[in-house]
Amino acid sequence: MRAARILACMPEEASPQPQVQPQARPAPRPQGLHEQTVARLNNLDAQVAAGYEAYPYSYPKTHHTAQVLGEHSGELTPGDQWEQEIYALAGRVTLLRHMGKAAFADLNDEAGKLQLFFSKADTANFDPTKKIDLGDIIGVKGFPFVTKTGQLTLHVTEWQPLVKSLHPLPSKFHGLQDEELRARRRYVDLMVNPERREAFRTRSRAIRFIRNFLDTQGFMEVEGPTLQVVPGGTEAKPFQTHHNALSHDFSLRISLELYLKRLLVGGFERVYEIGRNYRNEGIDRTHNPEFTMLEAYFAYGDYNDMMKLVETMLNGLVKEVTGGSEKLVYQGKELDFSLPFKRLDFITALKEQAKLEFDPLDLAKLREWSDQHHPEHRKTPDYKLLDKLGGEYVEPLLQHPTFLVDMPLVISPLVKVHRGREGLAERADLYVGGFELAPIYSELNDALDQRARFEAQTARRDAGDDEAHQQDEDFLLALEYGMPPTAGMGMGMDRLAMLLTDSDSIRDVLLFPLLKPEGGAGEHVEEAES
RNA sequence: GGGUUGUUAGCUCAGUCGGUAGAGCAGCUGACUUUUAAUCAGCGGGUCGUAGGUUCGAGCCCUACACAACCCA
Repeated sequence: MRAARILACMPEEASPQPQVQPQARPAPRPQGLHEQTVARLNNLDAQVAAGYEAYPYSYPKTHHTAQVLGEHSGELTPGDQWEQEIYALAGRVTLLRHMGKAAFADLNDEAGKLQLFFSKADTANFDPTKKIDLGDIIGVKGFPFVTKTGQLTLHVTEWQPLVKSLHPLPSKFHGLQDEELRARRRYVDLMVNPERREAFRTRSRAIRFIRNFLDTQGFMEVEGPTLQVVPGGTEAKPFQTHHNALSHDFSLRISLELYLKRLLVGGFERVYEIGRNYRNEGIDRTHNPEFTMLEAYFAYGDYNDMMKLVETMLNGLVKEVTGGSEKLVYQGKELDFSLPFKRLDFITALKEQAKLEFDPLDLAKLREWSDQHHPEHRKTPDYKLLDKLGGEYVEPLLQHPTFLVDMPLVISPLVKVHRGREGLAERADLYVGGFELAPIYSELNDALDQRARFEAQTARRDAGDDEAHQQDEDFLLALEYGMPPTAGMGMGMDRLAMLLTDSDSIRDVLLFPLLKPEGGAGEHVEEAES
């Protein structure tokens, strides 16, 4: 799809330019510039002296590099040339080899890379090409030919600088290695690392697929509020902020759930939101304080129905991203997304894996056993113990997509009690590659039960657990009007992107992960000038 | 929160026993009309993360701090 994009709408000639332009010459230079920046500004001055505009307003680009390559993808015979095929390309110069009266360059654009050939004999304004710096963006016009080593190359007949890059590119051989700089100056990372660009393209494609899929299933995309009085829907510490005109404190949302459920009360039967959540917690390989969630709810279904929807969606997504395969390689392991996904009973799995000789739901016995075998969990409250032990004994085994079905009620305060098994909730967590990707629920719609559960949470909160749910009276009022039986799910889009791009860190799938600011304001100024 | 490692030129990295700063790429000057990380000759470029301390002398040793990467909770 990338190669097929043709900029046919662009005019062949640039629109008429006024005679005198304020941008024709570069702005005055500040003091104290770095040697390499000065050299580049000097080169820019030389290009302006040769008659070029310093910062032109547009360029009539007709193609991408990949399209030129695509047109001549067959056998290439050295010496072939197609003088009637004129292409106008634009992009960043990443390599430049001058040889007296000729020069070769690599031109990078969004879709790929193409070699350029300049010649004193038939390239207009050849001499100013010596003032091109690596990293500059230029526009070129020319025809394709094949070099004597068999490489398709654009023979440039006309060219012009489009913008001067004032900083040198990272090492052309090693690229940008420093993990911090790659995240902090993502634009440089993207510039020199095409694989990185590809990963973000995959992420975008995945989210678009999900939108299309849900739309065809009759869902409506909605947007809930990110500023909330009572941040709810999960257990997490919120970010606090303040609205001046209302003179009231608000929190940034930690989940999408409670507002989507209000919409089901209101009569929308199938809704979803793909949106940013904010949790005031630590940063590690799988956590960033702001991250993107998908939550989807549909009326008149339960968690079994939602499992079917989710596995169908992910199966289609994997086929879309891999180009037809149901298998995905993640961190060296091949994961099988063929239907149906495996269902594994949580309590049975925990009992087997931990070799328990009693019902794990007997919390007194579990506590006794845990204190004996896992003294490190002595401080873990009873209601979190099942979850902890599950995380240790069961979750790492779940590499292929697996629904861990019927989870403990105590960790699921917004979920219906299991219709047949005491102590459990109708909750199924989808695990892929050893980590939780998507919890799925039969949503609690008994308003009185919900109130009781909130009150239990409040008790925990009063006991010092500041991650426990806060009671949301407005949400309870909505439930009291009646929410239909509802199936719900949430899915971390960042973790999904990690799976699809074989990334081992969330930072690799976030364009701009949260980082500590570098130094103070003074250092920033110095930074910008260096 | 804890541990380990790191921070030296624009980038990637060396730096011996504590003796006063190095390479490749990038930059500048020159040569070169089919190169592929072009090549060749010459030249410039450093607050060694920050602040203290030890020492005749610190990139190196000590302390604190900042930032980061990895691991653990």
